[in-house]
Amino acid sequence: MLIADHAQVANNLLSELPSEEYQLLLMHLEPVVLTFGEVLYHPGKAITHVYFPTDSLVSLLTIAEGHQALEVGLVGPEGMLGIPLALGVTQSPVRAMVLRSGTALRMSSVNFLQEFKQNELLQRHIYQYTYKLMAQLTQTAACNRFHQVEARLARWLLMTRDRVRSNQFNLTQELLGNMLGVRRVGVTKAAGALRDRKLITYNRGEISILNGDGLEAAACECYQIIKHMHKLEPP
Amino acid sequence: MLIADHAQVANNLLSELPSEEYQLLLMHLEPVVLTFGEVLYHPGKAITHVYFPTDSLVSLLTIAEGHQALEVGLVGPEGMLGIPLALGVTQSPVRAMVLRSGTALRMSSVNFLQEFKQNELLQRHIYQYTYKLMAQLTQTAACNRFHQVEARLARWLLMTRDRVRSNQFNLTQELLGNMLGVRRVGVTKAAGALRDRKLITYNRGEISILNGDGLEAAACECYQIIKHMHKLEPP
DNA sequence: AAGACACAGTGCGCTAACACACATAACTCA
DNA sequence: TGAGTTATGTGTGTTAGCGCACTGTGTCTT
Repeated sequence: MLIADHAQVANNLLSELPSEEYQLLLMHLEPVVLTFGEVLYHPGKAITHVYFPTDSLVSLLTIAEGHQALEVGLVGPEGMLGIPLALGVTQSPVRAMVLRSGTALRMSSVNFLQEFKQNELLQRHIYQYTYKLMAQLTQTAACNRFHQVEARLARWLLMTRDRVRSNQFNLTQELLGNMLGVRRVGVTKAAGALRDRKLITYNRGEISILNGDGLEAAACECYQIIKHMHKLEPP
Repeated sequence: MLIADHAQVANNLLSELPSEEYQLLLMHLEPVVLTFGEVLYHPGKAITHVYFPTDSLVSLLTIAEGHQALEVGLVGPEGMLGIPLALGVTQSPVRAMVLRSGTALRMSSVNFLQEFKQNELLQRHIYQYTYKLMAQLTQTAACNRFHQVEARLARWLLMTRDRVRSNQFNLTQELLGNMLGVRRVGVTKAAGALRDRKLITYNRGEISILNGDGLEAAACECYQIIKHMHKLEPP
């Protein structure tokens, strides 16, 4: 029964822990609902809580001088928010914004630091996730530099699908432009091309993937690379 | 006398340690000369040693599918190479290439892991540097996406100057193109513009900064942002 | 039913950077 | 001294994405 509960956690970082360890953590974990558009962290500001998404999706964004945003990372049930705490820093370098409403487990920074210090297994998992996040950052950097909007959009849709575990989700082209670091019109054009090829369909912010394989073919190889990385063998 | 020695280490991560701790580490640290062009890490391959540059400079590069490279980080005496080990991963996600010949202190991965596990202060420093490196990654990502070649080139030259602590260094435009993720010709044009404005001068791979202030004005604000970050207060 | 609003589509001129190709210029070494 | 190599400069045409401005078209509100 404990195990059943445990399986329902649906956050990988937590569900990989042995049941007893998880039970201990649970005392400080609080289930919360994250709603679309909510900003969990502001760049340069203190991190008050860490979050373990269970079925929500959060975007990590840098904001360039103007007010053009660019996504550098995407965090769903495979990860967590608040990595800087594990590195001994209390402020966030990025904006963290909720892209898809859903649930998460959260813990205050104070409690997290205390648990983290004592729980070696948790440390192992989180540090390894930190590595993956860094690798994702570098891959995204190259992708944003070299690949065309259409391929990046395809990659992004696939990554989102994998994390929300659904072929359908809500997002306006305006928002997508912020993720990809292009104008809304650029998204309109790229999305139109994908739609013409019957790979996706969309309507007023509701996007559906019609042909996942086709979309993979349209995406840059960054998609596969990031996907593989998340299957990294523990050392 | 120990303190004098200690000050000469000239790698910040090490020199910030108390003398006794440093002496302990020194037993496993081996001074090496890194020569220009040397590749310390290959993407996906095992990390055999960690390096603490003292007066050398190393570039972290991702390689996109074609064979276009892109720099995501720059490591000099303010940092170290081999961060993945601190995160429990033994392979490097990037290529690490020596940009400026010089000295470094190195340690085998095995020894490093052993020392690292026991030395809490070292952990603190290294994790904090990891944070800075992540922040640098995200900043670079946005910079590479939004800013023009000329501004990026100026930023790059300034960052290099700060790390090699000299206004003069060697690098061909071909190499610079790899750092910035543009063609060699793009560098020629941007560098020509900076030269016309008497901010720099160069000749067959030998670059000199003539007017640092002017160059700062020509650079994007990313330069200041990354510079500030490295003065981050310990938590 | 009428307006207000949010989302998506289109058109036009512009520019940074690209691809490709060729031209110097300097340095190296036989 | 001359041939090969490395580093840099130039030139032409192309293109992806930009800025800006305007047009549908559903949806929500009152």
